Amino acid sequence: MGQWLIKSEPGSFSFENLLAAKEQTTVWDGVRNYQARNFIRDGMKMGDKMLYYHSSTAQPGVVGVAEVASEPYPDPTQFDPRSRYFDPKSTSEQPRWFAVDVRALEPLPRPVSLAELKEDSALGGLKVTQRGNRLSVMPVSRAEFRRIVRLSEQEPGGA
DNA sequence: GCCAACGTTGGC
DNA sequence: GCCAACGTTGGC
Repeated sequence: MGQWLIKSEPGSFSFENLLAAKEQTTVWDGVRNYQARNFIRDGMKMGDKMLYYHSSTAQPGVVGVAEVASEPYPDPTQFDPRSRYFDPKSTSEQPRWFAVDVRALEPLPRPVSLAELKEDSALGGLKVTQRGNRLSVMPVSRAEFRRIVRLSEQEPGGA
């Protein structure tokens, strides 16, 4: 089973929005970066766990756990001329962009802030804290995933 | 709002 | 294929 971190701006679609969605599930569409596309198309499997990260907000950090709730499939918005994600170069025979369904599982006991992710020595390899990283979807290791959940079960900055 | 970092585009 | 221009991301 794989583990992932996905970013969302809470002003657009927060973890709370996902929890409130029908069956706590939404289509994770609109990814328009090739590297992130490859992670979705070639890496994601139903049941993979995801850390839900809030970006572009006053308190950036990981706020919840979700799971991949479908196999990857062509992102429908690429075929919709009215969508902001419309891609005229994409065809149903050769779709360029992929989506998965994402289901919220649980909020973390408390958010784990970006500052904490940066400070934690066990998380030095985490892509989200690396300079200039702008991927909205990235893999995390099993150990990293567990560590972040573990941090959320502890007091901030605590043992 | 600012700005650094990065991906994409398009002229050549 | 190079590279400058441009748009976007995202922390601060």
